[in-house]
Amino acid sequence: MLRMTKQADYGIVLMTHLAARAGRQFSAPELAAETRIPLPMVSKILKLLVREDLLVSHRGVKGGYALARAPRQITVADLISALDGPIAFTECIEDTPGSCSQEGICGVRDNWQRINQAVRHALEGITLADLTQPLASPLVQLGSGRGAELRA
Amino acid sequence: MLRMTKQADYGIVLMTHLAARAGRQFSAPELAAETRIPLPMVSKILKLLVREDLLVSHRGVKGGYALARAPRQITVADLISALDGPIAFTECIEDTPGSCSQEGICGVRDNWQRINQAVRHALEGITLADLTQPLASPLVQLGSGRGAELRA
DNA sequence: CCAAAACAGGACGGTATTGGTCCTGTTTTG
DNA sequence: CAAAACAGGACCAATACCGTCCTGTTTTGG
Repeated sequence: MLRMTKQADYGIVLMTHLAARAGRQFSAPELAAETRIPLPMVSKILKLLVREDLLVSHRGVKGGYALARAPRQITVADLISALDGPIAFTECIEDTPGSCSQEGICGVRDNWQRINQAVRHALEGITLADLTQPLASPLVQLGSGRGAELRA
Repeated sequence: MLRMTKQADYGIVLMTHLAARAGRQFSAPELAAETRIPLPMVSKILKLLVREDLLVSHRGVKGGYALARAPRQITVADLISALDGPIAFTECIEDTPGSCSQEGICGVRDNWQRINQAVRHALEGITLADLTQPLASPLVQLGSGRGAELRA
């Protein structure tokens, strides 16, 4: 179905929530309550985001999580790759050179990168700051970016 | 891992193959041999593409498949939605209004559409014609430039 | 100094989707 | 009328994902 996992989905909701109230620190239970996402999931996701340096955490009774950078410095691409792994639509990533049965003949392989880049680029163009803005801003064109230039 | 299914993957390979030799007609066994994709899969995929009007088929002994339109008129988005269903990263498609537990509070929902559109738009910008071209179109530079800027 | 609250880091199972095969038609060529 | 190829499903095995739980470790406050 070509959709991202629920982890990333939830992750974006949580981060957007944090971005909208930036500065403050939120505990996992707090966030779970406010977003209606099951606590264990919230916990799991936040831990991952800390490991990827997108959140900072404070332990202890009054502990919690806060954004590691300004909302404008965190892209949707960052979140998705942190939670779902590298953004690679195709399996055709040339790490393991024997993995592709096509090898010599394929001829599409270079173009695979084109697709991956297009998507990655689209997702890099959307920041948390964008997601906290109510609606319909001129930023949208920026986000889709590449296409504009294509058609222009 | 945020990747498309193998069906779509294979589908793009097959269609690119056809686009590169446009005009001619290919049988499923032929395509299977040339792309090294297992025949049953090839068959299954081509049938789906016919149903979505991206291919036309001829039955009978000398039957086969051919593109339904010019390569430039078929986008990667077309292929993916034909094989993997509608391009919707999030489950948050408002067909069924009760499906989202957030409903009132969410506040991200509008922005979901923003992400979906960005990706859809990126994929609509790539046609089969692009994929048959060897390499290095103006698209590529754009991709690298922007990511660097964001991380800096 | 100890108890409670919160983060850290895994392990674990049920479920749904996907990848892939196969089978039974129907159409066309020669 | 036989063979080759498309049409349209049903079907199973493997995988990945969703969600939970358990056992630490750190910090606050009485």
